[in-house]
This record gives sequence, C-alpha cells and structure tokens, in this order.
Amino acid sequence: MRIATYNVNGINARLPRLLEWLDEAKPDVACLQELKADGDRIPIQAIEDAGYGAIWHGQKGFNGVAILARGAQPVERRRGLPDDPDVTHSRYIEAEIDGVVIASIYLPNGNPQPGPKFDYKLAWMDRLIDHAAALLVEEKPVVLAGDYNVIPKDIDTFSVRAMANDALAQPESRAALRRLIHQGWTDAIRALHPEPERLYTFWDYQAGAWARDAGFRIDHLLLSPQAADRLVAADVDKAVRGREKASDHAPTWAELR
DNA sequence: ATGCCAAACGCTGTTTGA
Repeated sequence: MRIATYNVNGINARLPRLLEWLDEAKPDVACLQELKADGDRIPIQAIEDAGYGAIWHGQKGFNGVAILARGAQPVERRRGLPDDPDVTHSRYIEAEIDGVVIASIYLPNGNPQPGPKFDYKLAWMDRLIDHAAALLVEEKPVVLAGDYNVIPKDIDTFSVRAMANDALAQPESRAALRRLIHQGWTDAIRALHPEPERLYTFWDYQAGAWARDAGFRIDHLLLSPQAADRLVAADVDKAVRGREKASDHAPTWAELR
C-alpha cells in the first residue's frame, strides 16, 4: 500500500496536475492539503472518474484536507482534532482504509512569529500530540501524513540563516515535532534516507527557489510501530514540482507491504 | 525593512497566506 501526501495549493487550480500525478504514480492513498475549496467546489466527479473514492474537510478560500483511496471508499473516523476550540480551520481528517488508519494533516504555518499565529500553531501541535498518543494506544498501523510546516533539523533546509526567524524552523516548532515523534512514531522518509542525504518537499514560488533548489522538507509521513514494521519504500516525487502550473509542494510517499 | 509569488474571489483589483 503506497500512501502519499501532497499539498496541492488549490485543488481546482491544480486539478490537471493532480489527475496527471494520480494516473502516473497511482498511489493507493493520497492525502491532500490546501484544497482552498468548500464542499460544493471539490471536483469529486473528476476524482471518481480517476478511480478514487474520497472524503474531505473543505473550506472556502484556504485550508481544506482530503483523503483519496484508489478503488475504495475511505471510512471516515473523524474530522478536526479533539477539543479544538476553533472549528473554522479545516486542517485534519482521519480515515481507515484496508485496516490502516490514515490522517491528512495541514498544520498551521505560524508566520509571522512571534505572534498569535505562532501561538495558534503551537497550540494546534499540542492537540495533535494528544490525539496521536490516543492513536498509538490502538496498536494499529497508523500513518499521520501531511504538511507539518516544520523543518525538523538544519539539514532539512537549503539555508539555516534564511529560515532563522521563520516559524517553520523555530526551536519551539521543532521541539513539538520531536515530542510527537518520540511517542514512538517513525519519520518514513528519514528511515529510508538517513542523513546526510538531503530531501526537500517544498520550494517557494518566490525568488527562483525551485531553479536554485532552495527548498525544505516539511511534508512528513509519521508511522506507528505497526506501520513502520511494514515500511519498504519512501521518496519524494520531485519532478512534479518542476511542471507547468505546479504546486509549491511535491508529493511525498511511503509504501507499506 | 520589504518584496519576491500564487490562488480565490470577483472584476480589471483586493485579500489572504505561504
């Protein structure tokens, strides 16, 4: 089972690219983020015609997450994190597919920092950490896939200096991600591409970032022990980022046997 | 210190956000 995460940056703006990638990569599961569309604007017919069942938690204008399953209908387990006081942000959806629990996550960016948006990011991470602990208790294969908006370590960015004041690289953001991982989650990409290999999943549209490979690694698939035991491959579909009308993220995936 | 860029919305530009 190959599970991918792809921040599409507007599902309608990206629909030709999304359908093209689904057709060539044929992921069994695709977790999408930044749909930037509410339920009635999700191109569900095109997704079904491509052979995928889908559930989504949409939102007009920004945010929005979905889970697509090839030849299957994801069985929704929850939308939103428990005890989230702000239900206006569509950033979390969770389903079970073929015995695997899969979440599509769009973690808040948090810029500018310091400020209320950064506080919101850290509070959201605390709620994710609490929910992730509850998921581990189930002792099932679980994959938490998404745009975490956290650069785990200095090696995961093209420039430590350029990101020094960015919410994505702050010590507090990294510490929260470590608290999550240290519950017992495996970072699928790093498990199969250990340091010092550099892999990026995002390249800004601005300042020629793609052309000079000025990227960073912020899209992650965290595996429960029961999922990590089945991990056989993981990588980034980097070429997708170089296409016309591309998202600023590249699809990132892990394969479980 | 600021803009670089892109998408949505809705209309020839503004807002929002990354």
